[in-house]
Amino acid sequence: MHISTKCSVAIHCLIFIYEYGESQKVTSKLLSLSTGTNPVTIRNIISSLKKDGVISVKFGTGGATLICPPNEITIYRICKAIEPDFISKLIGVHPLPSPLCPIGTNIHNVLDFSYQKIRNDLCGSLKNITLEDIISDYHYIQQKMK
Amino acid sequence: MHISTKCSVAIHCLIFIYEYGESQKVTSKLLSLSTGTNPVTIRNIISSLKKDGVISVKFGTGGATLICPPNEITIYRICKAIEPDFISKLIGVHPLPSPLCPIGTNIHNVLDFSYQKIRNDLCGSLKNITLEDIISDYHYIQQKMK
DNA sequence: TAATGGTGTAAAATTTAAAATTACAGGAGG
DNA sequence: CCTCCTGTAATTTTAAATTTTACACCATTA
Repeated sequence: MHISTKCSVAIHCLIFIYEYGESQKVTSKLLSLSTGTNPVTIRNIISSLKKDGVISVKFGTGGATLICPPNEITIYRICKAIEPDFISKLIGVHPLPSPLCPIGTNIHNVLDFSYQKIRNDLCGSLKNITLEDIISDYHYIQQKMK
Repeated sequence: MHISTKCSVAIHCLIFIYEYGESQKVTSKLLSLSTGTNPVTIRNIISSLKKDGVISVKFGTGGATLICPPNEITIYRICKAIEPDFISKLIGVHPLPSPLCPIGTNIHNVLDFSYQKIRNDLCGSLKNITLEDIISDYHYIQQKMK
């Protein structure tokens, strides 16, 4: 498993909503076209972000808007919203070591020491980057393209 | 994708080889039983570690031994040996954003800024932990179990 | 007030990736 | 020369992720 491409789709959507959410109705169909991802997948992602208080979706008529300042939206938060236990899925351990072997018996506990460190580091790393940073990268690149 | 369970299998094997490689013939069958993983998968992992100079396997008759000090074997090195581009696979981006949308056009470049940071952090984190650390965790746990 | 365009989910089908299995050639040592 | 082991390739199986299909429900508007 990897940090699901759902995460990059979510970021894509959030940039889109940030840029266009005020001026036009950003629907799952529109986001689906922009990201190249199925509308249902988009709706699931949007739904998770909504539950997390990052965006709001107009009832009935549709359209998403940001309701949280971009500097409070970290990549960690996005991943967590979409897939609550992404971090434990990210670094997996073989499931069936032999209970008859002293190493097999203990390998899970042994690896937990190190893997927990790695997971913590990674969380820190993901918390260090916000949507604000990414939007600013986007504007920078857009500028350069002109 | 995630950090493959192959990595944890590899660590398991290396601990096993460290502990028993001198006193008995550690074959892929034995490792297969201890890890609960198919012998061919084990042989592939062992083969990668061999190419990386971490272990050596007796020709014809079989049996693996460590040929590298455990403090020089980082988790990063193990992952890299087993799957050379694991790091780029770990954090993926949706493959087909629309080229007709300014965000779709640039999303890959935009995310590269942030994702590269995350990848570098993760590599650092994985380089910080060596087989020596893990073996010492193993001995610690083994002691406690008595 | 019925038609339109949108959301939210569930369930099923498809696709893709990971792992296991099967198969076999080739070396070392008894 | 028989047995045990490695190294790899090819195939099959399994499991996970995505997409597709389906449909109930809400607002707006013609």
